[in-house]
Amino acid sequence: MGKRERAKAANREAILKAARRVFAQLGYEAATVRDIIRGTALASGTFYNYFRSKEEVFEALADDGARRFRPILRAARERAKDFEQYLESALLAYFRFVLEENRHEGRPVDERQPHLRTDTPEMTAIYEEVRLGIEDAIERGLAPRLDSDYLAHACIGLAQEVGAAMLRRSPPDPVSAARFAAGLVLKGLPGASRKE
Amino acid sequence: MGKRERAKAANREAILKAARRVFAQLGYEAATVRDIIRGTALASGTFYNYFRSKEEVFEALADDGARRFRPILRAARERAKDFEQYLESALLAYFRFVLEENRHEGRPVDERQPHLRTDTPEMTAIYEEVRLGIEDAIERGLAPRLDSDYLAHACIGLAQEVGAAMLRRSPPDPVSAARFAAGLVLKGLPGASRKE
DNA sequence: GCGGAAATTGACGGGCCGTCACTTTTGTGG
DNA sequence: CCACAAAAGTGACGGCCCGTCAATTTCCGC
Repeated sequence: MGKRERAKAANREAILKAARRVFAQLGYEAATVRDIIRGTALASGTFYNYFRSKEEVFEALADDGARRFRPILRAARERAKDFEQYLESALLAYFRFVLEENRHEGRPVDERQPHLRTDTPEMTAIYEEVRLGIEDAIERGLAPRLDSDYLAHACIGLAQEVGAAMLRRSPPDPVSAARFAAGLVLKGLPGASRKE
Repeated sequence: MGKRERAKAANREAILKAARRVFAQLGYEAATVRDIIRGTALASGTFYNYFRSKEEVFEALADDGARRFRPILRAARERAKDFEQYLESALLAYFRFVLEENRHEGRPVDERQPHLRTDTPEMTAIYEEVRLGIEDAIERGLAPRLDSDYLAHACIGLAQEVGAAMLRRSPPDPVSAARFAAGLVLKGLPGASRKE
């Protein structure tokens, strides 16, 4: 690989790395493009060779996260024998993922990001993956015939909020969060009850 | 009421009104304090007699929404005979509320707001109201003993996402959305199935 | 090496931010 | 009715960030 190409990849990576740090420290809203490039050895103009805006940097970071998470989700879908197992492992994987992604220091989680939008490309991909898992299950007769669009959104919203609630506990426990969420979706309130 | 006091209330209202329009037209991120005051007859400095920032204006708008919605929620709780009824009417009220709040023209809903944060005062109040409803039901033996914190967050996340999905349909149907959501929470997948 | 494409640089015009000295408006007591 | 102080409004200002771009440096192919 030529020097040119290597430098380009390194610069891009440097910007993303600095952005992660800056978002965590200042919060997404307060952060500026200047803050980010000051966290690198690059000049201000160079930033714009790589990204058009702070928003685009955030999207790249989110894309990155989604790109790492989607295969996990897909694997869960392919590995699962039934819908119950799929849901449980998918939710557990998600809660472990968010826990891992937030092991860093800095501002409260809620301020690091513009709250998760559902309409960015990478979120759409996750949504599609979830809906696919649901339709799969319906076709195979493992789940009742229902509105897979609503259900996918319901699962995502539920997972996001329960995940955030989990992060606020100490220690956060992905296993019990997943048990709760999966139980709720599968059997409703009775399924979400505390097993004591 | 003196002229002074009246003008103050009117100015504040003018700013909020302009902000609503500007957020809807330009999207929250793109909107600036200047855009907002340009939408009023006031001078730029005057803005800062009323709010410290764009964020604070948004919070005032959100507060406003929460203040109008919370009583509805509370009424649903007090009126309901059992938990099932409470959930259904609360969800239906919420979906009707978001539908009503988004009857205006402008940018896609997702861009009007920094995605709803769970940690602002007014959202905390809503959360508390929801959790209270749940604990109420548990105490009265209408719902099984479960993690009311997780359940409250789960319901809120679920409602938010299903609500957003509903808005994207034409025509949006709060009744079927509420039936879906309530069925899901109460009985899990079987409860969310399409009744055809 | 050498010539040109590609990438980097930082200064620049433009806009928004929040402040503040100044003006205008309002309420009050004589 | 007026004078006067307090309250509110005004818009110009210094400071910062934005995105651009002409000049410069770095790299690659010949």
